[in-house]
Amino acid sequence: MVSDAYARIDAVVRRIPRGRVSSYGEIARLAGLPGRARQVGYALHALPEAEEVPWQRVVNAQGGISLGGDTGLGSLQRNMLETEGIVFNDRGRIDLKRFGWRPRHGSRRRVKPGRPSEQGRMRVD
DNA sequence: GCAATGACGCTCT
DNA sequence: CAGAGCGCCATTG
Repeated sequence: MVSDAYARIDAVVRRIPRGRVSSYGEIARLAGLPGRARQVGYALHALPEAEEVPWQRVVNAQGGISLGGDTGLGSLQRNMLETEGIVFNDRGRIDLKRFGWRPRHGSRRRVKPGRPSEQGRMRVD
């Protein structure tokens, strides 16, 4: 692997069960890279074809496919998702309320106690 | 090393 | 609900 971030992204994407989808931002967060959704896209783009990573289950936060049409990957992704049972709207978007993968609530967290960087951060609603 | 790019996300209009 | 604008930051030329 070229970088550790790719490995984490790869690991998270592999967790997505069949028939479910997740978003880049979600993947980034689960991978320990909050706010780096674009890097998730880059990572998947750089994935070798031989890898058995279900990259097709990763869509944007709106439940739509972001790929361009050049390589036809968009059509391929949609096709594969439909094969898995995913249903697209009339606008070509997935209802994340139904197919969005949500990790377990009590899932283990990657928060490390030795790093106060994330600690002093609170919302001031 | 700087500038442009991009499989994104959130907010405002 | 949809489109436009801005922020984000690793990768690439």
